[in-house]
Amino acid sequence: MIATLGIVNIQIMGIKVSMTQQITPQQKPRKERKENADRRRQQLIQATLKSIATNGLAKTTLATVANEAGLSQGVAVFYFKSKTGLLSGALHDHYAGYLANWTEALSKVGNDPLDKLIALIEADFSPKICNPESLSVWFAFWGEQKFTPQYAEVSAEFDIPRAKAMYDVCVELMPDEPQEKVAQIADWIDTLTDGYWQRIHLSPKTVRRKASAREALEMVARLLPEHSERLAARI
Amino acid sequence: MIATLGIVNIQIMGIKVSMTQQITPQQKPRKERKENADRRRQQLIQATLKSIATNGLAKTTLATVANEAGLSQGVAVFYFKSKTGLLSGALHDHYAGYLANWTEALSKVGNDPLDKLIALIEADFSPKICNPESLSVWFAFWGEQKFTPQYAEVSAEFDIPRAKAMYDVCVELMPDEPQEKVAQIADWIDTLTDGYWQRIHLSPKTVRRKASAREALEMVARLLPEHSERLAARI
DNA sequence: AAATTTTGTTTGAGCGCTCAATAAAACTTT
DNA sequence: AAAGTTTTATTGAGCGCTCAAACAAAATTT
Repeated sequence: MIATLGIVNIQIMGIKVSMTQQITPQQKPRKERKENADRRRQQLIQATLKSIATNGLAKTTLATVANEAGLSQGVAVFYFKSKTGLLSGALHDHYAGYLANWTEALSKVGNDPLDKLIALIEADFSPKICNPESLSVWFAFWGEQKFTPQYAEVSAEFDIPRAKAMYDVCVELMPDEPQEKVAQIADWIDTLTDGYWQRIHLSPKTVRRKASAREALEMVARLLPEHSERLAARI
Repeated sequence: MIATLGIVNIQIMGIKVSMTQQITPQQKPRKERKENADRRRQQLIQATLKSIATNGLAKTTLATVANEAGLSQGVAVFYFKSKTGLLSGALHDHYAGYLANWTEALSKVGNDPLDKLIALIEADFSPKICNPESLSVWFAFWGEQKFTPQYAEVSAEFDIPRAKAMYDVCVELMPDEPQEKVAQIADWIDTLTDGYWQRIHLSPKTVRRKASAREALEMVARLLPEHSERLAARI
């Protein structure tokens, strides 16, 4: 009796699709051992991020990743179908860490809008987020984002809620101001942060994390004269 | 009688140097084929920038460049020693265009410091500089900058004079302010511009050139209340 | 000015290599 | 033993780069 369940690779219009195919009526869905699989995936993603940070995206290969993880190349392809899948997974994970950082920072302060604003800003300059390795990863992906739509999708997924959080905090802080003015200020803050990230990435020796955070807060103090005293106390 | 003036190419420590050498007192201008060489180099660099803007840096190969230029791969290696040399040349050329743009903008306005400041800012948002193709090229290189020291050298070569120009203009604008305060404001302006570039690069649909230029100028108006009326008139 | 030599330019085939991906075999867990 | 996991070996495409030879222009000689 031939009762097997095989994995078949088929080429459809140039796109490789892998599907579980039933050879006999009998069903038995192929299941991976989830615990182990998740561990491996995480291990491979961490290795990928490390390789990007130390070798750059251009020189990151399945070999460098596998080597960093202490595994074989084959296992990388086994858990992520392709190199692109692995890289997208790594970018997603990197953004997830960013998201976790600012949401956690928000949750650690009370309901005071100014505290929230400061928390959001300082989260972006925290050592966990704003370090050369982490920034290298982001800029590596952003450099290729226009040519790899998958990266853009991941970016949008995480950037939108983050921008909304900043806007919401600014609304709380300036309840009587017109909506557009508030949006403008929120936008300036995030844009300035992006600029600082770029400068820290390109000139880590001259532009430093802590000084940048301070300068960003000083800028906010100028934008919000009503809160400048409280801000000055925090700077 | 041998009366010629020759152009001699000498290899000094791997760097090609061309110098005019006088063989006898008598002169006879010998143009050689330098004109052709420069034309070819320019042709190849333009093809490289185009390829980076349309294919990305990762998928830019000697083949894509040669194809774009309508030449053979061999000639690309002939004029630039290596692919890296070609890419560095392209980055240098790209920065040279940036330099030419802001210096020209400065030269077109009078001696009024505020006019100069506006000219500097608007130059960074001019269509010639601040368009998706151009930004793609920069971000492509910046993504790899930490792993290709040659790129960093080129960046520094052009970034330093640009930062100095902004600082000098700010000093003229605020002659009585302390130096560090002036430096801080100049820094904020350039950092904000970097941030806008990033946003335009990553979200060209939602973040637009002209609006960003306007917002940048509005921010400057807030930073320089003494000049806000004149700035408002320009916005 | 024609012929010849020298020098600079361009081509295209192809070498050596690296890479992602595949396949098969070996091993581990259930 | 079956299912799941991992390693090892192999494949084939594509890469940067080399090089010999063809070609073109300029310099020199005749």
